[in-house]
Amino acid sequence: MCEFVVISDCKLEILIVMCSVRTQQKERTRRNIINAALNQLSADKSFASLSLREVAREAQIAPTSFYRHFKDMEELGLTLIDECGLALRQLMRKARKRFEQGGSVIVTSVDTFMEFTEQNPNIFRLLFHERSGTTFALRTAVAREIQFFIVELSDYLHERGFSRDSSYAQSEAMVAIVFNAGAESLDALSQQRGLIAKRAVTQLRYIASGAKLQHLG
Amino acid sequence: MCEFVVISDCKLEILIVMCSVRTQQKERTRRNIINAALNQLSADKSFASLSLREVAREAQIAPTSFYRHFKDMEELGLTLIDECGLALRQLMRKARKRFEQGGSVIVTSVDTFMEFTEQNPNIFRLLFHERSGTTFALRTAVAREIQFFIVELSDYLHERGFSRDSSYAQSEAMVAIVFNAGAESLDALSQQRGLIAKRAVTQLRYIASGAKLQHLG
DNA sequence: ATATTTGGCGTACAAGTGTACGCTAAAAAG
DNA sequence: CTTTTTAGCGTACACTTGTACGCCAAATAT
Repeated sequence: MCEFVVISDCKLEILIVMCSVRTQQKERTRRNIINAALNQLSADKSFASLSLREVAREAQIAPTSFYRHFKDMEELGLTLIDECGLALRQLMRKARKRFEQGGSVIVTSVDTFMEFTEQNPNIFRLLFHERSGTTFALRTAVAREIQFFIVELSDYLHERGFSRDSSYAQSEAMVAIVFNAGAESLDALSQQRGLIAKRAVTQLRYIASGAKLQHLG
Repeated sequence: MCEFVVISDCKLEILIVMCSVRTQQKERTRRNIINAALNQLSADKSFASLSLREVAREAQIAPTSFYRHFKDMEELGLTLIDECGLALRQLMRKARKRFEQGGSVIVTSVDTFMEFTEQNPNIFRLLFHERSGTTFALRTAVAREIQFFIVELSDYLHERGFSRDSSYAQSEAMVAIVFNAGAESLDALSQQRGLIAKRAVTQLRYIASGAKLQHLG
């Protein structure tokens, strides 16, 4: 067992632990499991319909070895949601950079988001589906990820003079609409996607100008 | 086998068919199956996680008898969605009557909808969850039910001077927000439900006044 | 050098699944 | 009355699932 001998050696110790053959290998098959799970998600296969054995099979380990990494499928699910949430947040940071160098905030954000759902449909599906899933822990985890968006946007609006309540109401509505558009585009033909995005922009503009009218005169 | 002897006897014939002992009994167990399925839906059990055998057990029939009524679980699912959609549409007709005799359209609609989700959480869950489910046919069926709402509301707005595009964008956004609020309230404490409804009203007002500002001057 | 920890495997089991097949009794048709 | 139709049942089968248990070999600790 590894243990920390001296506090000042902390970083070194961690480094050693990370590089140890065992930990490295363990991390690798952990990733295999995660990737196997993500890989099996599709329009016809939700996380709830994955089985431990299927995942293990694709990860090239024995079913029972799964337990060396996750307590059960729920724990794997939480991990997946964390990862997907992170990916989504990174994306929105990218959007922020994009529109800070000019262009419409709304258009840029919608486009960025729609690009994401188009390129990572299964990740988006996971979040969207488990939001109304049958496992409380997963629902909560997804809600938390979405909350990140709402709060971030809400802060942005608050800085621009809206009250906290109004900022939150606007943000929540906007996020709901963007997610709705994303979901809609999943089953849509690629020709219709542009239309969906355009409509989402219109809808966000309604909210923005409606809120402005009511709260900033 | 029943058959129609003369065209003019059509209605009578149908009446006879409906009252025949067999058809009556068949209809009864069909309802048992449907009710059994609805009964098993809960926060922890989605339609996708129901099994044919479980449903049959609760409906008090042998597993194989299920096939006398539905080709498979998917067909049962479609039936459930039809029923739930119908219930929801009836509800909104009630809302219409309510606000035609005075009161805010938005507040009345939101309140009616939130009442519904509170009193029939499982019906709402079914629609909401299968909207992003793994069965294309079910997703489509739910989308169609939601479309009813959007189109109805859209017509209402079109009559009031908005262009077709603007009406549709507004309606879609409003429905998305109301559904979002409904979903949010499912896991919320009953104390928070009022707040959620109030926020939804605010959000709908933003859309309404934003659209008005941009399209009606 | 010796002892311990641990990631991974194979076996085994009980429980559940969908559904094919053939039978029966009662209702409907002739 | 006789024949046909059919809702429902019981049996049976081939799968799949989660997971308990014990073993092994290699990495790590002592």
